[in-house]
Amino acid sequence: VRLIAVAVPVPGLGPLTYTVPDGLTDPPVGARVLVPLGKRVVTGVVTEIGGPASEIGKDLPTSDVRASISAPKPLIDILDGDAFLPAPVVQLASWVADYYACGLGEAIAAAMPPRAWIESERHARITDAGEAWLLRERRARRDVLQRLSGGRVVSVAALAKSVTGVHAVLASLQKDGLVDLTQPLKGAADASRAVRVATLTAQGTDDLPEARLGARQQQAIELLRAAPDGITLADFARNDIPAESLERLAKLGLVRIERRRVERDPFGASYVAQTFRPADEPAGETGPKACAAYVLTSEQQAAFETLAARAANRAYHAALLHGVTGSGKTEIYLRLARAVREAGRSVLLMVPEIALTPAVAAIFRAAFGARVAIQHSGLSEGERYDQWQRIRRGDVDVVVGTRSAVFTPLADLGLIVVDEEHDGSYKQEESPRYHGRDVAVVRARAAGALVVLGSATPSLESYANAKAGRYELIVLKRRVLDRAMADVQIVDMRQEYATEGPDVILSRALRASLAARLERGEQAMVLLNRRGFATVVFCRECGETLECPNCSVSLTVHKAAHRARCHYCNHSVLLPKQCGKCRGPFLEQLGFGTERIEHDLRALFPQARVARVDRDTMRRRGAIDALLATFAAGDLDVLVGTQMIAKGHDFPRVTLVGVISADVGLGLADFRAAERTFQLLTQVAGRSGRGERPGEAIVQTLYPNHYSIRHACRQDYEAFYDDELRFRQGMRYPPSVALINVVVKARARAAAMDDAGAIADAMRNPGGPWKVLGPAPAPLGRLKGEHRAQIFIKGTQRNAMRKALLTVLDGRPELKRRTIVDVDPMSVL
DNA sequence: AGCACGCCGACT
DNA sequence: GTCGGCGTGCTC
Repeated sequence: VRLIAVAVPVPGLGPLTYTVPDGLTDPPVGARVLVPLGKRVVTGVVTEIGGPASEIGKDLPTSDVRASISAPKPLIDILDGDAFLPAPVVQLASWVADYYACGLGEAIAAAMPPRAWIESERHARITDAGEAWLLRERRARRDVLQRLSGGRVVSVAALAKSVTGVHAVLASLQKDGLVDLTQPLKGAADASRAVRVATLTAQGTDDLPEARLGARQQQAIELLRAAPDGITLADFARNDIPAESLERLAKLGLVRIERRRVERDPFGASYVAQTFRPADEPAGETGPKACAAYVLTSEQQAAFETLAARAANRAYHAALLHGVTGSGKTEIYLRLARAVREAGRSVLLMVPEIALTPAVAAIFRAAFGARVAIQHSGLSEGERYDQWQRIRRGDVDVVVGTRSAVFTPLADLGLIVVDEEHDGSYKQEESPRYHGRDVAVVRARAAGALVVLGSATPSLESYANAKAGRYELIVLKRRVLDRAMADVQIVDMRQEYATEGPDVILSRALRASLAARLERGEQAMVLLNRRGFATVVFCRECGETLECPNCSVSLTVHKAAHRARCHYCNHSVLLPKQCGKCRGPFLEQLGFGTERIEHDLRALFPQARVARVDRDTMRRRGAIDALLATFAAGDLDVLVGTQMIAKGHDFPRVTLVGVISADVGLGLADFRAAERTFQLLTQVAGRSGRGERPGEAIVQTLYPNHYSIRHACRQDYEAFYDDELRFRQGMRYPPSVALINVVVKARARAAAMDDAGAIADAMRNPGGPWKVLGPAPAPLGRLKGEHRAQIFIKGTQRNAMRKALLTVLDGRPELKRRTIVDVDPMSVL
């Protein structure tokens, strides 16, 4: 018997073994197969192939009892003759499943394009006997038969929503021959989009029986004469020529209508490319075309030459490119990409969030044209599917994408660039909880490629790796055109409160600077990393605060919506007029967010054109692009926003950046709080003064002496790294140790603590080369109605820690499904 | 995940 | 007495 290992879409489950039935040839690794799984038929991906002599069956049940009930089943069908996922991507996904302790199917799913999974859907239909017998039945059996009466085919899933326990009822009805159950597959193996295109036939070109044609039809012929490639019926419809006109012409033999496969082009409607200059390119140049003429600084040139030499070796090499904001990293990426492409290998450029950093994507698109594909979550399913297919076919040799693009099916990768490698969005906060940057390094190693991690504020992990010699460190100390860094002024808000009163939000210094900018017609950005109008609603009579019923946080006031909303589960209530507890009418709002800043700025500067960018105002797709384009064009004076405005774009007219509460986040019980604050402040200060005029930044804080704020204001990365590393070593946090965070969810607080405690105990006894901390209630002790407790496992041997943890969890299957395992967590909230 | 089994509280 | 809630187990 020939056996294969298959990854199936089941959380936490390893590969399953199936047999290949006689008459089918072995599918290759990476091919999709349809396999039976319990009562269902699902799509799986072949991860290993082997004959009876191979090791492949070693995970099969060994005990006689188990073997008798679950011998390998034969697969049902093979969907792809060739590998759907390239074998190296299957290997990479296997590594992810292992390292991040998730199911193989989850890791494989992360590498798959949308619409690639086909599953069976269970359908039920009443039989003639069922119709005849209906009235003699009672209760649930009658209810189900009644719903099926009339002969329509109904999906069991839909039925299950309105009838509980429908599965058992259907099974018994089927046994009695009253219903038929079928399992048709839903979805198609190929999710391409086809359009109908009309072209002229030879007859239509030459002899026209003009007299017999209507005006619309004649117009259609005219249009087609000018378009030898044809015109889609949708385009005709837009010009008021209905499809029927073309169909009639086709009947006359004048026009041919064919179905053509088309690509959904994510660049189609993008105006980003024309609007923005790349963040790292100097003002004065006008877009990607200028690249050829652009002369590298000596620093850039040296960095480029070093990296190009590494790429030419065609062997794994990792480099950390530490360049201050505005030092021209993008230009180096671009030239490296060009060199690697010319050497015949392909290039992957990873960016944190394309919606926020369109410039880098745009410059690559401009430089490499149709050989570039783009992959990110902002695309529609269809667009993503088509882009993925282009890459898989080899029509593309440069891919620009977000973290999931690390699994892109490019062949023969020669270069992976991870831009802004420190960015938290590279870490996926749901299973598989992988870090795109770290997976990129693993992929580069397997592919024999150069991987370049770029940042102005490298993560502690990457910088430590560079210092340890695992990555080559390349530094760009100077900005292009020798432009000065922004002048940063710290405002101590404790002093401001002492002289201006406790309600002050915008300091005197910031107000004065804003007024000066408005007078001079320059632009300003104001950053506060917190949404909403007020952070707390508080009763002055009884002290009660308005809290989320599902989560352990207070509700944030959103004034425009007249609601108070939870930022974790989105629960919201109308703003109350009186206290829910004592009925007192004296409700006070404390704290502030971006909505309040916008409100205050409008009041303070009524003539200024102010706009706000945060998740509340930018819900629509493309809204942020449009607003940032307006700002770039100079049609706004002040942009208020959360960290969404801190990244990517380059606005040369901005000469002032104000940071309202630089210490938001420092209060959080998260070991990365200082690092995140340093990164945000450095990035935002880098936003100011990117044009001809020098920039200024004003940073308001309650902790002017905190090292993350002090070093960010001086843009002194080295000093920050030293202080932060000392803190991490003292507290035994990454990168000085490996960390695994285990969160257990339960309905009751005590149950969560007990269950987490059981895991902690099992990890301590007999223990190993690691330390276990906890259990403790998670910082967000209650989230979406569930209580959460967590433990930390710290040590230097990540593999041993993970293996021991999985052994513990496998012994408690009922606990495992309520447990989140986060290896190398970004955030421990 | 999805499906089934099995065991306790509220209805005919 | 049955119905149906969800806690637990399993998927080659």
